[in-house]
Amino acid sequence: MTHPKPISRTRVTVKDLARDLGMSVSTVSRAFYPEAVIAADTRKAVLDHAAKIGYRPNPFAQSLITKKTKIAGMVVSGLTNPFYPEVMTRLTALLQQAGVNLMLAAAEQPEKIDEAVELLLTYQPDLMIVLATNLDSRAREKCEAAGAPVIFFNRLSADGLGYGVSCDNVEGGRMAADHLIDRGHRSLAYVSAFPGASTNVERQRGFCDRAVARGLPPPQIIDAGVFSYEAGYAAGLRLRELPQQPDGVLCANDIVAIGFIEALQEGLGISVPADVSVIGYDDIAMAGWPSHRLTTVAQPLDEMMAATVALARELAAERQIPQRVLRIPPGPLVERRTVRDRRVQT
Amino acid sequence: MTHPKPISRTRVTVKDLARDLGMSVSTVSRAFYPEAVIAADTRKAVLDHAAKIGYRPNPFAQSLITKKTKIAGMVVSGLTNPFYPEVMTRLTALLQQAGVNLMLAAAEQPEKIDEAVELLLTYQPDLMIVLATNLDSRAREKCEAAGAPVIFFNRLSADGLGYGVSCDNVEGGRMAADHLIDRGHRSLAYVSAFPGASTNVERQRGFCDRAVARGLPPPQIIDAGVFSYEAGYAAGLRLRELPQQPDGVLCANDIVAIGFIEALQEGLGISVPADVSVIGYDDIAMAGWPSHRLTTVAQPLDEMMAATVALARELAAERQIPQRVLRIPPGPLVERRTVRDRRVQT
DNA sequence: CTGAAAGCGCTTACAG
DNA sequence: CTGAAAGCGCTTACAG
Repeated sequence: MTHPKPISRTRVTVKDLARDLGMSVSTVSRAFYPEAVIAADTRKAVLDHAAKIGYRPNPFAQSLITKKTKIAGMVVSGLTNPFYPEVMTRLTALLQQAGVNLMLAAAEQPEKIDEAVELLLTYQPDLMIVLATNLDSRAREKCEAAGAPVIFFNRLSADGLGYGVSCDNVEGGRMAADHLIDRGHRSLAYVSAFPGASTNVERQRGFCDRAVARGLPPPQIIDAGVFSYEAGYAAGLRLRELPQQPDGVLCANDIVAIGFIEALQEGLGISVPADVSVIGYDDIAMAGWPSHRLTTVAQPLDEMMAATVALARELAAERQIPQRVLRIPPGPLVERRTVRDRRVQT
Repeated sequence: MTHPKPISRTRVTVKDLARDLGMSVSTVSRAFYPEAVIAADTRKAVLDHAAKIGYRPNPFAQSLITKKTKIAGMVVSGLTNPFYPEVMTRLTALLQQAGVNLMLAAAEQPEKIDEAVELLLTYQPDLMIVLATNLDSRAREKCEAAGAPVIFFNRLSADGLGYGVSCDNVEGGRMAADHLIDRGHRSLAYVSAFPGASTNVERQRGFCDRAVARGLPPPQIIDAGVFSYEAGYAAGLRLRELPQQPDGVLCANDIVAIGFIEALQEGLGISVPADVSVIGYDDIAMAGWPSHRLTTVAQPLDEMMAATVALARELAAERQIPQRVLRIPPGPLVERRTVRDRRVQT
């Protein structure tokens, strides 16, 4: 029945510092801003004492005045692709090192992401990072209206607006086509995932255009619908519906490829790579597991994350950004066991 | 060269509302607190107009006074277990629905998590939720000193302090032992993961104690070291080092079990379940995939998350919590294809 | 180079 | 039931 619990939330404030050091709070405050005019030894005294008594400026009070929060919003949904959890942790760690904290907006269904974003916006994030999902134009505009530019990571905005960091997926698609064609494949197919995802359409375009450019018939398309194991599996089960069985296929990403291959082997009794070669995209950890050993186009993750952090810092500092979308060349095509060399030996 | 960019961060404030409605800011403010004394129609007028002009109280200004932030810190690391990404998204979504936002503290190595937590603490979270990693006593105390009680999800605190929500892992271990013994297994083994993780030691204890209680020799232990596919795989490769080959094994969790099984089959040529039966723990999505079809003890995820949210709300409201650690009975043992019935047919 | 003052957007005693 | 005032912990013109 006795609710109130005495928690000692007695925070150390500028006043304490000022009192201890016999200075004004203005002076104390200035010590924490490198660009502020203040005597070097005064600053040192403040900083030293602050460290000693464990003082840290209250970011809420700060942002009430500066209008910057050092908060980045991270929008996620679904996460059926194991590619993202790693991105999340690493990006968070990197951004934290740069002094910006991440606040999450999550929803299981992409449709419900909007209200999560709305709630997050309340905290006036300096910017938003969108992962593994999309934000419709209205939501993006709301973010921007609230002073938070949005960065789309990996998957770009459907309407082409907002900032973006992405692998050159068209080139990645071409690499996959070349790899297959160079090894004697003559009948290609592409397993597409979410049609609204830039990653999907770009990979498809690079793959198909290159195939045609090199004299092959346009690759057949199998539509998996979304980026998930289950979707890849279901797509694999429908392989026989194709007018002609392909000998080489590129899947929209690794997790789709893994599901696709299993459906072929367990469901249809079609052997990979003996009967058909399969290439994935991302190079997630699982792709290297003995059970899969998937040949795949690697994503240049380190570069993509570094670019994102750099972009985030520019945006947070409200600098002008010359280029809205950063394209990183795809990582290497990692050869494992799911592609067979079909050239006739001479 | 022209840095300053005119962003219209013109937020709607209480003043705007007060002016529009011809009231004082005090009255306007009260409208947002259900327990405040204010005329019903006054409140309605405020709320209506607020909705119309899109006013939302500034949480920073609020928490400067109330000392509550509606922020929960979420501490993650590693994430080599696919169990956690789902927990993260769903927990975030649930908590957001309850009006609390999640701020992330992440580090790739568990050792580096401390400074991430420190930075997060700056934002005065109402509570902390620890996922997939541990917080040493010092870090936990720092959180509590900053007014943020910490909840350990799934894996409990090593020192037994802090709040916790967890499956009854001892019982889960027993269930696995019973399942194996009931089906004629006579030589058991346990593949352990991180020895500092409560999940690991509890599952091991339940499993081993039950085996002994039912008259079997104590299960042999294979130490995988951590909760990851790679660790499980490496452990599997060492099966032959055991004095006696077991016929039934429980792995610390699913991802370890999956790695373990693959090592047996691909590396050692030992068939699962023909030669040895394997049980996992968690029932992650992957456990149901055709390539694995892992028999496993399911975690009661829904209940665990609901309990966490309830606990978080109590804690955020600074109510007294009678029970520090909540134990949820384990989910059912899901039978798939990795356990064989070894009873002699009669 | 430093300090006194104003103010960010709120909430909460205190009067009335 | 409502309003004027004080204050949360800061930063930032403005004087000096």
